[in-house]
Amino acid sequence: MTAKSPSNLESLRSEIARRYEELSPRLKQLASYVLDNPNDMAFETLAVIADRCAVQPSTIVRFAKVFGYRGASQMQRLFRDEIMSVAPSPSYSERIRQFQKNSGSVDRLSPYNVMREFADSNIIALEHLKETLRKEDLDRAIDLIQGAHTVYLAGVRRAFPVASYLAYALSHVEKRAYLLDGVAGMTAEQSWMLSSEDVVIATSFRPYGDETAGVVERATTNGAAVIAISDSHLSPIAGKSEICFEIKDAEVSQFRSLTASLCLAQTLVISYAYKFGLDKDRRPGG
Amino acid sequence: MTAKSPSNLESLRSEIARRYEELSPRLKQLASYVLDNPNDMAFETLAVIADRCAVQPSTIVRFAKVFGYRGASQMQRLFRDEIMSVAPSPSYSERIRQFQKNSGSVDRLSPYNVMREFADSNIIALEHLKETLRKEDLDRAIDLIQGAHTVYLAGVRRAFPVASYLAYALSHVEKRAYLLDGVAGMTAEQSWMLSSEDVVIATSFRPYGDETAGVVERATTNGAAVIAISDSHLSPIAGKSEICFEIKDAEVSQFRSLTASLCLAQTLVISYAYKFGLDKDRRPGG
DNA sequence: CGCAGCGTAGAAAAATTATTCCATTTGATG
DNA sequence: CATCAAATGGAATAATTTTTCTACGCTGCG
Repeated sequence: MTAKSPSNLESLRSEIARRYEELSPRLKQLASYVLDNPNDMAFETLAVIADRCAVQPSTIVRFAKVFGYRGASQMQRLFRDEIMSVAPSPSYSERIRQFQKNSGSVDRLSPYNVMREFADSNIIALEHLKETLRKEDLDRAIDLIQGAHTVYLAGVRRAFPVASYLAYALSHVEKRAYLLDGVAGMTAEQSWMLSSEDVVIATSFRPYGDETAGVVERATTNGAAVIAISDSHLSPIAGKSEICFEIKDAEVSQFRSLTASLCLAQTLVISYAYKFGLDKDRRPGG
Repeated sequence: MTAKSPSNLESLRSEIARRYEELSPRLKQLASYVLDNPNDMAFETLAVIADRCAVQPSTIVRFAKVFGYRGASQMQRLFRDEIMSVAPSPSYSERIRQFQKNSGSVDRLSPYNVMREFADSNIIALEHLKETLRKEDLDRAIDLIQGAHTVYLAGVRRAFPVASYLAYALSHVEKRAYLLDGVAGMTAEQSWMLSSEDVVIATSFRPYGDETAGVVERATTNGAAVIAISDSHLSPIAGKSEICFEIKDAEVSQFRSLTASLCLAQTLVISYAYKFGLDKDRRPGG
């Protein structure tokens, strides 16, 4: 039983996180439930909470004591207070006033609102992807990947996360994947390896990078097939590719997202894994 | 004891209002308190409520019976349920499970359907992000970034795209950013540079990489602040961080997405740019 | 003025809920 | 493999909370 007990939910949460590793198994189990279900902690009785996370009621009391409280009840108070302060529903008039304050002089540029705008834009982009992505393109792409000896991934700057993600994910579904990362300025040397047995997945967005275009060039010369992920069928890499996925990613004040592109990347990898019967256990766990 | 009891807060409120005049003095007194202080009704014990409106506990029981309930406890449940449904409960896993159950067994594994499932899951994840991301955390994170001499980015495997994206984007809004990429096995050497003037943004998801944990360890030793992006407040990097963003990314058949994490990354970068007045033209065009 | 009927306060009883305690299990260590 | 400390489950107990019950007081009316 230690000293001071956290006196607000926020500090309790971080205290739980900080000391998580030193907790016993049952207390860990409870800890993660506590962090995930604050509502239950606020409203339910110990018996109910205990039942929901498969623990004895006494365990909850012990947990509370470990964090410096006299008992579970005292700890519960924190959760209730938190909800009290967050859910300001003292009365209708009060609530309305609160609401108007929030939506009134909204600072569109506040971080919170920026986040909301991004999230909304990304959602729209995903819906667009659902509508426009062509079944046949997907099928062909997956067959190409399947047939390849090695899949090479190309992409620089904003496209680099897409390429690196594909490299990571493909390896995890047991597809030979090689990221053309250009370390030590060896892009040319790396792409020299491309052969007609291989496939390149090249990702490139405006302003299109020369490096990626170069890789595609080399791929065509060497007879490797190219799958392009780009923002336009008119991009330099689109013309030379077997398949070109045109992805319209979200944009907030000239700042583009990668959501839709990554969603496509995931789809390619997982579909490949499904189609060619990868052992379930070997799939990437995250 | 009358007939049916109102089964939601709204109808109880109007029922109280409707019958207000015919109530006895004490019950009137209680009635107005009930309408004005729903929070108390939800959280406090009868003794406390009774005390606050100068009434006997038994009066509350009588009140409840007048409105058709078996006892005061039953009536209290209404108030709790109301708060539960209004307060954003982190029922993310619940929602995902619901969603996946809905997607029928009809050829679920065709690439096209995989794509749709990914897109939908990502949309849910983004909506969850909107609900749970805390304003204050964002603000604090952006201040930390602003105050830093250099921002270091750590993240391996699945988290690597997030780290590399942040490095790219921060550079484009003119923030000194350094990606701890571990090329040539120099992670330790790279993180040696960290000083108390710097900030580390560490991204790590289960199964947590040792490398990232090591960087965080070194950061704390050297006095650098840590901003964590992780899937749990209980992850090894969460405990040592100033701020921990808990991101629940989409998951389709054990395969996790990065959508929500990247959305957060974008938000951090763009909000930073807005807040500290970057020249519009210099923003990344995509 | 006295009696009936409702409303109320407060104490007592019942029910529920939280906490303690101890026997048993688990896991680590020599 | 024995031993010990820590952790755990679960029943026993304690505390709290809700509900019931009864006696009292007020009000209106004969």
